[in-house]
Amino acid sequence: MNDATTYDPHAFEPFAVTVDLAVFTVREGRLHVLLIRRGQDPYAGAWALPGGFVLPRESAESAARRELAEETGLSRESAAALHLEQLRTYSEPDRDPRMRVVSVAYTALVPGLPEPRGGGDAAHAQWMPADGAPALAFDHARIIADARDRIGAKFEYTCLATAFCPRAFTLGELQQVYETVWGVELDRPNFRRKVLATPGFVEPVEGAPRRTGGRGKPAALYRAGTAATLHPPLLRPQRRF
Amino acid sequence: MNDATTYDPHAFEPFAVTVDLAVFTVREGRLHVLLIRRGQDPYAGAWALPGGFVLPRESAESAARRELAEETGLSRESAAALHLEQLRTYSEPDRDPRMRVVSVAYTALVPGLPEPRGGGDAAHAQWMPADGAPALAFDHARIIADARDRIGAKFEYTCLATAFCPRAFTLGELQQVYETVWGVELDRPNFRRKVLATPGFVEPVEGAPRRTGGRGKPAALYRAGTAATLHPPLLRPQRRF
DNA sequence: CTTCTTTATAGTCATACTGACTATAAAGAA
DNA sequence: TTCTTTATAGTCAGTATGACTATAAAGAAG
Repeated sequence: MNDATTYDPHAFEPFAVTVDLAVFTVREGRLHVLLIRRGQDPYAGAWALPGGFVLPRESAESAARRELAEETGLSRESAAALHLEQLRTYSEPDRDPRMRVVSVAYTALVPGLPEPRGGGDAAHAQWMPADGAPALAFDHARIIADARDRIGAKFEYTCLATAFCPRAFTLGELQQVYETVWGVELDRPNFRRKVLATPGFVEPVEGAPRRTGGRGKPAALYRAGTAATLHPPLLRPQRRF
Repeated sequence: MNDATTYDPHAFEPFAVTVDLAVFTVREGRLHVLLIRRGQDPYAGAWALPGGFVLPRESAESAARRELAEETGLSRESAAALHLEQLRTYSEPDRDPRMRVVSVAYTALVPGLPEPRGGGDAAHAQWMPADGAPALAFDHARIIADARDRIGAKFEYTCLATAFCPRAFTLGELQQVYETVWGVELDRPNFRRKVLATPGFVEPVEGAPRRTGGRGKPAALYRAGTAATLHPPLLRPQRRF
């Protein structure tokens, strides 16, 4: 950046800067990602991550929130409250066949299923299973893979998993979130012991326990606690070899 | 990115895309960061991170390696071999007073002291203590702070600390790297036990032990092992409260 | 050439944490 | 009722960790 004064902003083919959003939810024990169907070339008809251009007076994070609201029909307030995390920036020269596009990718985790009602821009926002996903436009498959890696790693030492849960949830639901993201089964009593022993991870909610739709003993309800990190961490079972 | 075909690349004031490099080393028990002195406005005379513009046909990571070689006199081979990690991207609209600049920040850790011999571009590359550092240009103080947080966190669950050490090192030196980055003192026997018990963290080097410059019993030499991550992690001592 | 100081390295021991279980409770379903 | 399912309590052994103690091997001080 030191020689910027010698640089004429109009001299080169300019860079475009975009944001891409990898928004995840857990539905029916499977990880889903929010995708839109592209209307235009390139990759017309293909599925892609929501996203768009960063405007001249806007930060990448603001752009991410704006695009998310526009493309999924989320209210501005919801979009502003959402836990958004910058993932990384993708800058390979040919990642977009039309022009030089550098994209800042963000990740968000949302609870349950606020069924996206695509407003205007892309009325085709839809949750798709993150595993059996179709071919994606650009390098978006790579972005999703990177996001999943990051989320799985963060689950070990942060309270992030509660972002996938509704306001009040059972420990069984929280465990299912972990199992879905990590793709492993966890021992129920041990998971429970660990979560409850970690100060600030969850807090009990007063009021009647709820049933999980029917079967089994009703479970107690909890809400997310105030802690952000887990100490000591909740490590994935090691793949021994 | 879905509506890119409706976007005229020349219609707006274009974005410039730069890289900034936070390169760290440990010297005399203190964390140092590589800085250059700016020759031009804005912030003429101020210290700043090395970095520069991403060229039209180059990825951000390539740009980072190229700028590092240019501004520090590192050979291309050394720059190519360096452990570079993307930190995050800074995109606040007014972070550069001249124009819209989006910067992708990278972090690198280097061993010992390959005293930077600034070649051409910025002959003023210099190691500065990361703590008592002077005021920095742009948002570079923020970048350094973010990089330090990231490095400290990664030390807990990766073998990254060996990147600060020369090819062969003693466990005492490795421990000092941890202590410097974390800013805490560690118990020597416990540190040793943990490092040696973690498979792939370090490997013994045959040949004579070396003295650490004089005092004390000569220490055995080790080199970095093949593992990338630590299982279980090596956690910082908890600040109990 | 002792004695001191420094650093490396080998242990010990109690506690914390984890993985693998067993047992019991409370619901709906058969 | 009995079966199945889920929640929750508890046990027990193995591992990891924090706080130490002890010994070895160097240079420095006298």
